[in-house]
Amino acid sequence: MSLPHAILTALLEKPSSGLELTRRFDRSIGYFWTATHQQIYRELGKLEQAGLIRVLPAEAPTRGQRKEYEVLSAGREELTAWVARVEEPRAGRDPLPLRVRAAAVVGSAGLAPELRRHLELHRQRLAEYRDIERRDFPPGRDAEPDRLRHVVLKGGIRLEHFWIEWLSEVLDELPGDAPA
Amino acid sequence: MSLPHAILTALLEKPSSGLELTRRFDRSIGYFWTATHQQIYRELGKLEQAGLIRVLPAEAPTRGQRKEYEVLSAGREELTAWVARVEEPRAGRDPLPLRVRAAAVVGSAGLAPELRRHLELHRQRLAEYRDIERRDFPPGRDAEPDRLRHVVLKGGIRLEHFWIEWLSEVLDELPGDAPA
DNA sequence: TCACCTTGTGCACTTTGTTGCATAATCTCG
DNA sequence: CGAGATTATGCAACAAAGTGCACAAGGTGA
Repeated sequence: MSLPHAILTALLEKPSSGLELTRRFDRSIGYFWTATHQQIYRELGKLEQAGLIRVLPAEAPTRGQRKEYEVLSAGREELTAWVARVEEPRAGRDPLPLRVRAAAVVGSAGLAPELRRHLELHRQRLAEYRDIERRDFPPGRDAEPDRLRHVVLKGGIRLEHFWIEWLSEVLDELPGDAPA
Repeated sequence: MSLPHAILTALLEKPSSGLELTRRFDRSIGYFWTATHQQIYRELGKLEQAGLIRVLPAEAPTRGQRKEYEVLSAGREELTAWVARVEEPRAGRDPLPLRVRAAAVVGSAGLAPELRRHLELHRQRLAEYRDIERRDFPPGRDAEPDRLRHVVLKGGIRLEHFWIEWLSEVLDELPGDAPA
C-alpha cells in the first residue's frame, strides 16, 4: 500500500492539515496518485494511532477544528525503509485500452468522441505539467532533491505524451473519423 | 468498473471456463488489466445472475467440474453500450514514482537496485510483447478488428517503453550509480 | 441576531481487490 | 488399487478504495 507513504512524504515536505493535504494531492503528488479527503483523514487517523505522525498543537484557533500533523521519527524511518523495499510493479489498470479491445469485438460505434475527449484532457494536463516545470524547475537547480522531484514530474509529462500519442494512433484506426 | 466488461470481451472472443479466462488475463487482456482467478469466478457468478452470460452444457465431462460460459445478447448489449460510455480517465496509480519522490525527502539509499530490477522486468515484458506482435500481427492483416487489437498491443509496447526510458532517466540522476 | 455560506473533519456504507484455504474430480505411476 | 500430483471451482475473511452524508465552527450580511 502506498497512500500512507505518500502522506508521510507530503507531511515531511511540509506539515499540513487534512484538507491541505487533499489539495496538494490534486497537484504535485497527484501526477501518480490521487486520494479523496475521506481517504486522507482515515489514513491520518491510522498513522497517528500507529505513532508515525502526531498532531501539532494549534497556536491560534482557526477555522473548523483544524489539525496540523507532523511526521515523527518512526514515520521517517518507515518511509526510509519503504524507499529501498522490494515490491512488484503493479500492473497498470486503465479501462480505456480495454474499451478499444471491446470495440474490436462489438464494433466501435460511439467510441471516437470519447477518445477525443480523453485526448483533450490529456493535452490539458500536459500543458499544466509544463507550466509547473517552467515555474518550479528553472535551469540551474541541481541539488539532488530537486533533481529527483524534477524527474518525477518529467515522468508525469512523459506519461501524458504516451496517452496523447496512443489515443491519436487509435483514432487513426477508427473508420469515418474526421480529424478534430 | 471494468472487470465484468473485460470478461465479456474475452468470452465473446471465445467461450471459456474460469481458469481459461484467468490464463488469458495473464496474456493478451493483461496488457492493461489483471485479475486473479478468485475475482474472475466471483464476477462470472454475478454476470450469470444478472443474465449477461450463461453456462454452456458440457458435452464430454472434463477435468474437475469445468464450466464453460458464453455471452448472452444482454451481455453483448451491455458491452456495446460501455464502448461509447462517458467515463473519466482514472488516474494512474503507480507507487514507484512515489518512492522516487519520497527518496527526494529521506534520501535515495537502496533505491537504485530496486529501480534496476524494475527496469529489467519491463525490458522482459517489452520483449514478450514484441514476440506476440511478430506472431499475431504480421504485415497485411488489416481488417478493423485486427487493427484495433493491434493498436492495443502497440499501446502496451509504448507503455513499456515509457517505463524503460523513465527508469533510465531516474537512474542517471542517482548518485554513485555505475551502469548495470 | 439569525439564516446561510465556507472551511474543515469525520463516520457509515459499498465496492473492489487480495490472501488463504477448502473441495472435487481426474490423471499418473508404482 | 490407491497415494499423490494436477486441474478446476469456489468460499471466507480481510484490506484498500470510493461514495454519500453528517456535523461543527466560524464568517457574512440582511
